[in-house]
Amino acid sequence: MKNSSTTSDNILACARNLIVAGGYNGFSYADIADMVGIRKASIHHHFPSKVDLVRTLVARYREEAELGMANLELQVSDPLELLRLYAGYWEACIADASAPFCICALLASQLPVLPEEVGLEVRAHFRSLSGWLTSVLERGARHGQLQLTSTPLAEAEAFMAAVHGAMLSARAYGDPKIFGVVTGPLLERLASRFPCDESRDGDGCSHDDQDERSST
Amino acid sequence: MKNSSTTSDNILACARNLIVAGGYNGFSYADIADMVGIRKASIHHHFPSKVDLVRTLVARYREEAELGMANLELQVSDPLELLRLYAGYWEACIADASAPFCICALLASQLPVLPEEVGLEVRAHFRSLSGWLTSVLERGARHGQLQLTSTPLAEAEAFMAAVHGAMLSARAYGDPKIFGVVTGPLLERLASRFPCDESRDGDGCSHDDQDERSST
DNA sequence: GACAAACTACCTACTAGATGGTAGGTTACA
DNA sequence: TGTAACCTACCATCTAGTAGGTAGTTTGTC
Repeated sequence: MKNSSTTSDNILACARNLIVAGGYNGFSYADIADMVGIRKASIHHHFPSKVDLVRTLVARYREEAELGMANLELQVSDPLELLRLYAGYWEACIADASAPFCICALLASQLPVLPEEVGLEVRAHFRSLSGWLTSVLERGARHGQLQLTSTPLAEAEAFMAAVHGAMLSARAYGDPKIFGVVTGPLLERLASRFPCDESRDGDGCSHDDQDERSST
Repeated sequence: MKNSSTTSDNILACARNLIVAGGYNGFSYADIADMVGIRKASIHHHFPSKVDLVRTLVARYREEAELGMANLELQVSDPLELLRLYAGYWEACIADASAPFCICALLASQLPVLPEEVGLEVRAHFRSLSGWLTSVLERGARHGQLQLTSTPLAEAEAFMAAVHGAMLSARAYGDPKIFGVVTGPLLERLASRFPCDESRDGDGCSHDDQDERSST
C-alpha cells in the first residue's frame, strides 16, 4: 500500500499496454524494464516469473471489471443504459487509444500457447462477462425494456462477440469509429421494442459516416 | 509444380497451424523445422526471413479466401445462403479443429507488433471480406431477401465482427458450439423479412415471391 | 552422348542478440 | 537489525539469420 508499491503498479501498467499491443509473447521483461526505468532483475523481485506477472495482471483486470460492472449496476438500473455504458466505455478507450483492446480478448486468441494459469484467468473473465450480460439482458427482456430475438444467454454471447469483433475491426482498419458502427445498431435493435416500426425515432440508424475505413 | 514444392507447402501449412495457435510471436523456425522434419536452415532456403514466410502465408490465405468467395458466388446466388455457407465453413473448421481461427483475425489482434508488410496483408483481407459481405448484404436487401436494420456496410461490419468474436468465444470457452449460438440467430434475423411477425413462417404477408430461404 | 555449369534442396556449424531467470551485493529506511 | 527495493553480473536457452558445403538434378554446348 505504501507508495513503493507504485513500482509494482507501474510494471503491471506497462505490461498491460504491451500485452494490449502484442499479446503474451509480444513483450519481454526487457521491454518493461525500459519503460518503467528499472533493471530487468528488479522486475523479478516484484514478479518472480512472467507467468506470475501476467496472471496477477489478468486477475487484477478481472477484479476491476467485476467491480466496474457492480458499480454500473449501483448507478444505473436501466438494462439498455447499462449496455450502452458498457459499450461506451470501450468506445472511449478505443477512441483515445488509452486501452484499445480488452486484454482478455487478446489473450484468448492465443489461448493454446498461454501458460495454463493465465488461460484459466482469461476463461474466467469470459464467463464472468457473459454472466453479467446475460443477467442484464434477461432483466431487460423480463421488464419489456429490451427486445431479444433469442435467449438471454445467446444474446449475451452475441453481444460479447460483437464487442470483441468490433475491437478487432477497429484495430484492423486503424479506425476507432468502426467500433460504434458495429455496436450502435446492435444497441438500437435491442432497444427497439417495435422493430417493424420504421419511424421508431428521429435519428434512425444514423451513423451516416461510413466512409471510415481509413486507408493506411 | 514438381513435388519438391511440397516442402514449401508443408512449411506454410505448419506455420499456419502455429500462427492459428499463438500468433506471429508464438512460433519459431525451430518449431516448424521439428514439424516438417527438416533443419532450421532449410526453411531459410524457402523463405529467407520470417517476414517473408508469414507475408507469403497471409497473401496466399487471402487469395484462397477471395477464390472461395468467388466460387461460392458461382455456385449459389441466394444472398442468405451465401452467408450461411460462409458461417458454416467456419463452424465446420472450428468443430473439427482443422483451422479453428482465421489467421487474419488472429494476426489483426497483434497488429501493433506485426511487421509492416504482414500488417498490410492482414488489413487487405479485412477490406476484402468486408467488401464481399457488403455486396452480398446489399444484394439481399435490394431483392428483398434480407432484412437489414442499418446500411449494408454497417451490417457487413457487424456480421464480420460477430464471426470473429464468435471464434474468440469458441476458443475461450473451449466449446465449438458457441460459434453457432452466436451466428445462428444473426442469420435468422437477417432472414426474417418481417421481424414483427411472430409467426413468420406462415407467410403472414403476401407477396412472398421468393421464399428461398434455401436449403443447404 | 559427354561433360561442365548452374541450379535446387538440403545439410552442419556457427553467430549475435534476445529471452526468462538467478546469485549475490548495495542502499535506504523503519 | 531487518527488510524491501533495487542493483550488477551472470547464465542457459532460444531467436532469426548466415556461411559454406554436399548431393542430386537440369540445362546448355560441343
